Amino acid sequence: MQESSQIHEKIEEFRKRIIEWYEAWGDKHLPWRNTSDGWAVLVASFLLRKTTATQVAKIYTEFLKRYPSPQALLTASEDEVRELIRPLGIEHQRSRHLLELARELVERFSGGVPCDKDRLKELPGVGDYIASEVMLSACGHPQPLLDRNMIRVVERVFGVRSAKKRPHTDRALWRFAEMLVPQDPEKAKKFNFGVLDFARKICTALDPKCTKCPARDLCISAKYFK
DNA sequence: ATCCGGTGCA
DNA sequence: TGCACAGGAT
Repeated sequence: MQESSQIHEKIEEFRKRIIEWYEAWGDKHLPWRNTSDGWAVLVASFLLRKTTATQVAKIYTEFLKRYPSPQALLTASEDEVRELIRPLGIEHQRSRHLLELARELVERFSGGVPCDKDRLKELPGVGDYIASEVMLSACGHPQPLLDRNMIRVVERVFGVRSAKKRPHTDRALWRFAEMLVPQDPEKAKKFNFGVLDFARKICTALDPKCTKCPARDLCISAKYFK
């Protein structure tokens, strides 16, 4: 009972620290964070896969300008799409997936994007993470963005280590992450985006900047770093 | 379990 | 020069 209330206190405090940090230091201006358009969110997710946000920011606006809808993308050739996203890498696979996605959206949803996690996951190139991002950003439905960043933060701060080789497929880790996300949709976004930025700038994979960490006193692993 | 991949940073 | 990057498909 006492342990349970302590963990909830810690979670509440962690949320507060992350959201405050995000307000002060986060990249709130990133274009895909200021839209609730499902297509725009999906495009961002596909481009961001295994790719840094800074790189994606360079071509994202141009991509949406050329292809503002799934229908618009279908009028393009795969070569044309591949050329645009080449600087991001994985361009062959990604251009193919983007076109397949657009085709499915047009055929099955008249070019719209469903606010249903299971249906989203049936779309080509959409797994747990991207489905969650659409639900969070386009549908106002709080979900964790459990990517490599959040996994790293959760493992370090709360000491929950996944036994799985690929933690992003770990159901237990997803459930823990779901517990962290605030129920209020706006706070949920700030928290998730905050964790991503915090992970990228402070809680880095190599050489984390613990001296600048807003949650150092809450972190189980801080003592292992300098 | 493996692959995709160019870019940016230490 | 090596490593990590808003994962998912095969």
